[in-house]
Amino acid sequence: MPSDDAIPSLPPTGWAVLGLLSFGEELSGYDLKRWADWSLRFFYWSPSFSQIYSELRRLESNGLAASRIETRDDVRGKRMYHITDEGQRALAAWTATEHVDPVVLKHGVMLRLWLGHVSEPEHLRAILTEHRDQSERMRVRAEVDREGASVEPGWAYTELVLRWAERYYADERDRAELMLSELDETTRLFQTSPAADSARRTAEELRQHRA
Amino acid sequence: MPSDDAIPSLPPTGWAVLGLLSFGEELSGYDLKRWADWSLRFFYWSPSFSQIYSELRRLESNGLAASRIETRDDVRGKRMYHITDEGQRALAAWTATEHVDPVVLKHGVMLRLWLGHVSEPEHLRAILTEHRDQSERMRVRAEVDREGASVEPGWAYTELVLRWAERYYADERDRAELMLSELDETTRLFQTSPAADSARRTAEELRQHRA
DNA sequence: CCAATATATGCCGGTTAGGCATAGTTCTAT
DNA sequence: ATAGAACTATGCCTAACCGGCATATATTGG
Repeated sequence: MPSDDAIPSLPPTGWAVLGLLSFGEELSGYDLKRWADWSLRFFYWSPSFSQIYSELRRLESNGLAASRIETRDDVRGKRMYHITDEGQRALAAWTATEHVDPVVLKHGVMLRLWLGHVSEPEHLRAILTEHRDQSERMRVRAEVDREGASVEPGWAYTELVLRWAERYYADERDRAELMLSELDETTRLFQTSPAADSARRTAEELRQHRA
Repeated sequence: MPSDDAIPSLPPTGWAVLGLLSFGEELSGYDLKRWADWSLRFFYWSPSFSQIYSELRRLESNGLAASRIETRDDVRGKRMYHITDEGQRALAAWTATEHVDPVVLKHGVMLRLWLGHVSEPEHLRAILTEHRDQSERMRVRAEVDREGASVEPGWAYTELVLRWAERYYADERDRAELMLSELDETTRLFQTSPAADSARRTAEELRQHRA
């Protein structure tokens, strides 16, 4: 099908996969997943294998990507994808649309903290400590990958975004640390609440029950 | 079915909805959505209406929540849900489990920036500016809601988490501002790349084409 | 040389979001 | 006073999406 001016309708993940291809290399589905874990993951989750493979099939059926089967020796082949001219155009058109969908944040750690009224304070502390350390590990990974990206001026925007990610995880780490310092005071305050008893009791009962 | 010690298997959203009920009030599905927009949203997306209603049905079928139909005047009724003792126990047991699922972040703004090599620099600047302002608006809302939560010591953990959210959106705003200051340098650097031409050309062509 | 790990792809079931439909209710502005 | 807008309240359907599982072959290290 020839290029028409309308931007094809794709889910965000579809654009992300096409974006991965837009750097110009010919990649297999497996390569794309690793690529995604390398860069995309720090700010846009990382699509699952199954998602990547099905998006690739859709991109190809829309003419935004094309593939060829690379056979080495004899039988075993892998499918290598590359972006088409139409794909480049579509991607540019998509990025030029004004609408940017809102940031999705699902923060399991904060969900647990928010349910502090049914938890043990020590457990909250443990979760937060773990999250702080995890954030620092992510920061370091972003830093390493950013340094990797800085060798090539064609990756200037990747480098920019990874610098952002480095700060993101540093901030995340610092907020966890700060929250740790506020936790005791919160627990104390909560226990002055008359309603605290019942919830507290339930958690206590559970512990007895499981022991 | 009677309480067994095993924690029932629920998706995170199910626990979040049960968590909303765990504050002790009797609420309709609609109330829950508003409640979620008021607190949950700042750190854990906000489940859609359909999701909330179907989770409520599941919670009830699992015995973790119960409902009664409130009729006013005559016919029109709404279903009011409350948490059961078993629900309280299950929630406490769930929060006490080690595993916390990883933070999900899907940052559409950074996705666009990452694709800077197919975009117009002015457009990137516009997106980023908008995001900075949006973050500040979210910060203010979190601040307002935190102040609302501070009146009741039973909401101490909600207040704690909303304080975190306030900082989160302030940090988000500041990172956007910082990135704005780095954008020109990145664009300049990118244009020194020999590969920049082709991508740039594609975007240019598109603009001509649409004009 | 065998085991472990990596490459490579796909299916399936369950979770989730978002749009749409519906219907009664309360508020608001002319 | 009343039309229309906005809010309350619930549910259905489609498409998106993840994670687990299954299945190969390929490479690497002990």
